[in-house]
Amino acid sequence: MQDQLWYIKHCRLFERLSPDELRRLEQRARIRKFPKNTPIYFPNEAAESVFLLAEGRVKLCSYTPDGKQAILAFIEPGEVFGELTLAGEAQRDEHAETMQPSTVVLLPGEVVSELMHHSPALSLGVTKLIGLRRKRVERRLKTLLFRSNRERLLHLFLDLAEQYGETHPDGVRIRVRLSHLDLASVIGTTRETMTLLLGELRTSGLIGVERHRFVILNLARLAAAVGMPPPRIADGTATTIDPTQKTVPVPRKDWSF
Amino acid sequence: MQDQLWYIKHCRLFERLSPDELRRLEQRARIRKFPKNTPIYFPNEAAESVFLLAEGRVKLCSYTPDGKQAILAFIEPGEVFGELTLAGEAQRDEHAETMQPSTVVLLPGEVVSELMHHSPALSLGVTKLIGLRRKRVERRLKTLLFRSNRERLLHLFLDLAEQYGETHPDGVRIRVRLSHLDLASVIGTTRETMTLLLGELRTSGLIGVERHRFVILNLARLAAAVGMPPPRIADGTATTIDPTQKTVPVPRKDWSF
DNA sequence: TCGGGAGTGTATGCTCCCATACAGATTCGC
DNA sequence: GCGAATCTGTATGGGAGCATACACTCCCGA
Repeated sequence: MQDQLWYIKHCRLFERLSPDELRRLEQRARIRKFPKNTPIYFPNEAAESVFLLAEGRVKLCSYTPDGKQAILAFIEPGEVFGELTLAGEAQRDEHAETMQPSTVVLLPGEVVSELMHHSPALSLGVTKLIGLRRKRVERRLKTLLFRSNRERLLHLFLDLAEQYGETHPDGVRIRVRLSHLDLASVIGTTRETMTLLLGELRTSGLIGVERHRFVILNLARLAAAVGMPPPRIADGTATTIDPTQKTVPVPRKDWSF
Repeated sequence: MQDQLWYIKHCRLFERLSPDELRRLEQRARIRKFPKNTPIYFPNEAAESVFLLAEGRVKLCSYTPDGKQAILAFIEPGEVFGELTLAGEAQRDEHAETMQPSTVVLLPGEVVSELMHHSPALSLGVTKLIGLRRKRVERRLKTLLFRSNRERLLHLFLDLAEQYGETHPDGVRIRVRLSHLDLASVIGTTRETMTLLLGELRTSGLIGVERHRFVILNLARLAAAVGMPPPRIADGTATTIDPTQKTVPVPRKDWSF
């Protein structure tokens, strides 16, 4: 695969690197393909690399002793994951698994760290990335404590709209395909309860449900129901980075780190 | 107060700065005292400064619409907070409040950012700090999803032992004073349920309870009960930074960032 | 194309935990 | 030192949500 340079060059995080630095990074990079539903790394594994998702979809998750899956985050093409390596993390403490057949670029942590040492811009970019995600987790923590499953789900839809929302004739459509079980695994409830809750929201006209697809029919009302301001919809439609057509992916709200 | 230089110099995060850089930082720093139970900053406030807690204790928290308090973190002397300013955070999104009469050093974000630009070591230190705390929040998220209040509390005690534990004739003592309401606000339950749970743990011989003080009588058994390895006890006893006696505070596990 | 697995819809008893209420104990502020 | 506020302990009804069970649909892969 010769395209790994292309993927790296078009990642916002590495944009400010000089051609020379890019080449150094590219030389040490490796590209790998993973089938659907396949682990990329495990907890307690040495955190040696940083990952850049080129194609497909990945989830970061962990498992409870009785086998339930807690989803920490979804990763889309153009996004970096496993970046805590750069903050001195020695071992992973979550699972990374593909949800679709995926292509991943592996960047050795030491190489990126070395580049950060000489590039304040890259260094700041990494700090911002880690900080942005921390903020996201903290916000999620707040929306879980003391809240009923119904409220949790409403908050989740707000987050999904902000991160993956696109405009749609009926309202705001969530760009990613998610099963009831997926949603349940994000807010920490059971699949059955999720089905029930989704039924309620549909009946009350807040959302439209097709198989694996959700449309928020009235974002303002949904936001008001949990006392939050409605989020902005960034509306990045094309997300797949496709080197054959050499289009720059539309930057999304989080800058496609 | 002329001692702010002393506080800054003895904070692990700024240790690697040159005398000249330290002086520049010190010149722009301001020191403030806050009484007990007093807000330091609010959500939506402009995130202009980074804070260094010199004395006292601070909690970071947010409130649900019905007035319940969710505690995100406790801050001890020698620790930095509000550091997301350095990752480009524009506005706070949590409350910071004193739990004890406290002394705080305010460092303008722009000054620290400027220093980071020229000091890779400081830059890395900030990234590690933000990353460490992110890891902590993510771990907490995992221990909240799908778990009963009892399990949440056991996990909480493990965390407390790791962060604030000190050896004690009967086991591991939690160094900080916490009310039942405080604990409830961390795991997202009610004060009454917390009282009940603590009673159960005491009866089953896992913990010893005095007013506001907790001793874990059998850390290994407690850890085993939730399927975790028992944490290491770092045992940093003296935590107050007292410029009058000019002692370096004992470094704790998290390096007293 | 056909079979199996994954996803969805629905019902039911039961358990955990919340809301509410109240009383005694302790500590803090004045 | 005294009153008030906070903290702790306990009881009770009711409700949210879990575990379990089962039928049906849709999709994917062989």
